[in-house]
Amino acid sequence: MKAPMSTAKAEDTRKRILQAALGLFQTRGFDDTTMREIAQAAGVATGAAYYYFASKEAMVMAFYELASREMQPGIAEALAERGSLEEHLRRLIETKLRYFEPNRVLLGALLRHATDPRHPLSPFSQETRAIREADIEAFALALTASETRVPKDLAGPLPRLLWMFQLALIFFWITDHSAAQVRTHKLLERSVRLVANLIKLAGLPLMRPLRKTVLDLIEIVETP
Amino acid sequence: MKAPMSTAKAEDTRKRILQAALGLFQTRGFDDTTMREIAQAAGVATGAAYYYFASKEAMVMAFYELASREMQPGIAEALAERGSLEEHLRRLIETKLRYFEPNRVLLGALLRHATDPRHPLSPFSQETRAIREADIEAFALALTASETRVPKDLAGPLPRLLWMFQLALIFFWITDHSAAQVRTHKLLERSVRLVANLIKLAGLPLMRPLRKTVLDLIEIVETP
DNA sequence: CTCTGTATTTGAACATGTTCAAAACATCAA
DNA sequence: TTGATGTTTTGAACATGTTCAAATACAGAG
Repeated sequence: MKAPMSTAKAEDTRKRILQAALGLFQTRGFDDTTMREIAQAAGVATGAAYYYFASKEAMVMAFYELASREMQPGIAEALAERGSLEEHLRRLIETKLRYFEPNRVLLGALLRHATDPRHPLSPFSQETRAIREADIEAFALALTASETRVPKDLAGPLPRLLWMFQLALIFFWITDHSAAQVRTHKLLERSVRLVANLIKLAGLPLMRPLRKTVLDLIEIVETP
Repeated sequence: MKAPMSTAKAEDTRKRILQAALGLFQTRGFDDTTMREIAQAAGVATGAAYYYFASKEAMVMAFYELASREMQPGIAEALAERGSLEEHLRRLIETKLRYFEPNRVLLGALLRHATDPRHPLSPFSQETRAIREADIEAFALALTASETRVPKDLAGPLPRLLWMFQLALIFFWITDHSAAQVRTHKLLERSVRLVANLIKLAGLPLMRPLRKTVLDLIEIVETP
């Protein structure tokens, strides 16, 4: 039931509701914010929220979509400079974390359903496909921008693999309670270096059997 | 609010409630089963369920604990025979899947909160620690039983790593809609072989730098 | 047996995400 | 302006997980 937002006024109402929701989520947390509070803060009736958003969680999704769109220029910029794959990956992921930073904890509410690909809000769902593919494209760009030599057979799945690597990092980040999430940033730095090195290694003739094995596994996982 | 179950009658009531719940979960699914239905099926008032179980999900947890205890002999048996690490791992994980099979989908309800280590039902939570450690112990046993040569520095974290590998497989299994979950079994077979081979490779002198790097990452992740 | 305190059980009340029928509003053709 | 038609808004009603004060059952002391 995506809202049609034909008129400017409707669009405005939608924005007001979303803004009220995000504000409350940030100050009181996702779970402790009620739909009635959101509606009241936006100056509308409870039901209005459901005219524009399918559910409470869909509001977090709307935030995610918004943020994803907004950070596109930042990402393009991060990938524009020359540099190694390691640098590109680190800049790409750091850019994302920076954008999400004010709503770090909130993201956890979204990723609750990560493990169920049937759930509309799962990062693996049909519904989030468009945004996911755009995301993966950024990693493909990081590869070409850094002029990394990638074995032919690995080139196809690699962007998606990097995206999943990033997703894992984001998971860690969300529940990282260290000050300023230093643990995540340390992990990011080291793991990105490892990943970049592994990709280089993967091209060695010696590595061919291992690479084939891994690709075999990937195919099992990705073939529906 | 763990129930004290001092008397045999209370114990019986608890059992009846749990049985009613699991029966309904299996036929109607977790989400479509209401607490009122469960209470009614158990011949008890709605509130009684909460006297014995902290929440609806805690019932799934109770099932998990029960199953874990019941499968101990089966696991011991699977690890008793001689065999390679690959064989031991495969048997160990297959044994678990077999035990969980009738409630495969139900497990999904438990693992919903996997990504939040603060949630009591997360496999990483304080509350599930005892059962998790016992689980990990089984993998330590698989290593010793197969007389696998493991580098000193890897020996400590390895059982936990294998446990996480298994957890990932279980996740895949839960949402595997292929007939009889053939995809999971294929994946299990191949990935276990890969893992066993990687452990062998990890001991080579050539691999020392890579191993150190990985151990470094693990330490960042595991140090709270 | 009766009394007393504890364990168990009850069912109504509560909180909150969600649905829905009706009302209010907007647009535009005649 | 008026009526028709579609869009937006309302607020009560609903479903369901959970809490809680009160009622009941029960074990053991005297």
